[in-house]
Amino acid sequence: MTVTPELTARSSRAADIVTAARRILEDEGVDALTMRRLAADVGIQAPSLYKHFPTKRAVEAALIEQGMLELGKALHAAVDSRGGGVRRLLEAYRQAALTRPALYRLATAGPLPRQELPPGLEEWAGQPFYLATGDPWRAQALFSLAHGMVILELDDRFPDRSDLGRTWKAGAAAFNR
Amino acid sequence: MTVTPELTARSSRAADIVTAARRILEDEGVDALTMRRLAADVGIQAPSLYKHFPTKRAVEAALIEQGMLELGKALHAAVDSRGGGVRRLLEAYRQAALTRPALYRLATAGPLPRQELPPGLEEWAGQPFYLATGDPWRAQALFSLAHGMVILELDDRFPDRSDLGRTWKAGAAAFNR
DNA sequence: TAGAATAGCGAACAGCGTTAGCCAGGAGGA
DNA sequence: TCCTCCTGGCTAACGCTGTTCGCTATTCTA
Repeated sequence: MTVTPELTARSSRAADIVTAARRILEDEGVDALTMRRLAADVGIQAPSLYKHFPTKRAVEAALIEQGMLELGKALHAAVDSRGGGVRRLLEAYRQAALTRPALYRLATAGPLPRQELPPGLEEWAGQPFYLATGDPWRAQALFSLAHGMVILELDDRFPDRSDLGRTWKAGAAAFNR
Repeated sequence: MTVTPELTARSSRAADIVTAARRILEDEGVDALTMRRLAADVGIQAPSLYKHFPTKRAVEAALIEQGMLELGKALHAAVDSRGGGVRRLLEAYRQAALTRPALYRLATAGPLPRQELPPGLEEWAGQPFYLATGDPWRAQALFSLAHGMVILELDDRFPDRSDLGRTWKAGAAAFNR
């Protein structure tokens, strides 16, 4: 049993930057998150951001860390509240992702900057899938299903947006032994 | 039973551009596909591309069309060659995606420019999932599983890259009634 | 043969991430 | 008290991106 990871400690200025970045990301989407815009929200000039973060990617890594931590907490809560429950786990996954779509996409789409993330965070966030299936390969497959459904929903790839609840139910049913 | 869609007809110059774009995309990845680079490969200047395509997105839409058509063909072939076969379908999906990773990602990640795509193409490409499951919701869930596994594999999100075959088997097993 | 459409071109614009060089203020030590 | 060094700002600028503008040469049509 791994212990809940903690957020990386940062100087107050750096913390301000991450907070502002998150607000921009969630309120206006990933395209709005530019270094100049971020700097303006903090009240400085863009080049000054580089006194606190080496690259834009490093700022994003801080956001990814937040996203994975929060998603992981939601999943652990769903599974801890009395074992198994594939259905429960999927519901928690979907809800956590859809309430912060831009953050979810940033944290799960594209390659991970693993070096800039706290070690163990990724594994800890994925653990609930193992707890719900009891098998590492079924766990990975279930995670794939969850991510696939969420990302396709976020990207509006399903023909009828109306009945996605039934799609999720069908997915959960497939993984109920 | 829908009929196989055909590629949108284009002027020879436009076809040259799409061909060059595809070569750049597959050989050097999505970041290498810039309008200046594309123009250079065709032997013209970047602004001249806009005599043939209104935006870069339109060039990408032409590539997406190719990607969906080829993926669809592979899936239909896997299902037609004697019914059902969730396992067969997933294997065909994985292989088609991994042999053209950049094209697959372009065609399936992010929102679709549906207006610039031939009507019916998307539905036709997804049909094999219905043929393999016999149920629209199970079909969508199975598609989600396939896409999730592929995109996570492409993005190197799984801890152990070694045994992904077992993950795919576990996924197929879950959907074998 | 005149006119229009086509498809090239170079110059330029705004926005992006990022680098370089400069400078004010504060902290620590002699 | 003075000197030095570090921190965190600043402006200017670079190279890149997609894209627009205005011009021109060729080709097709009436």
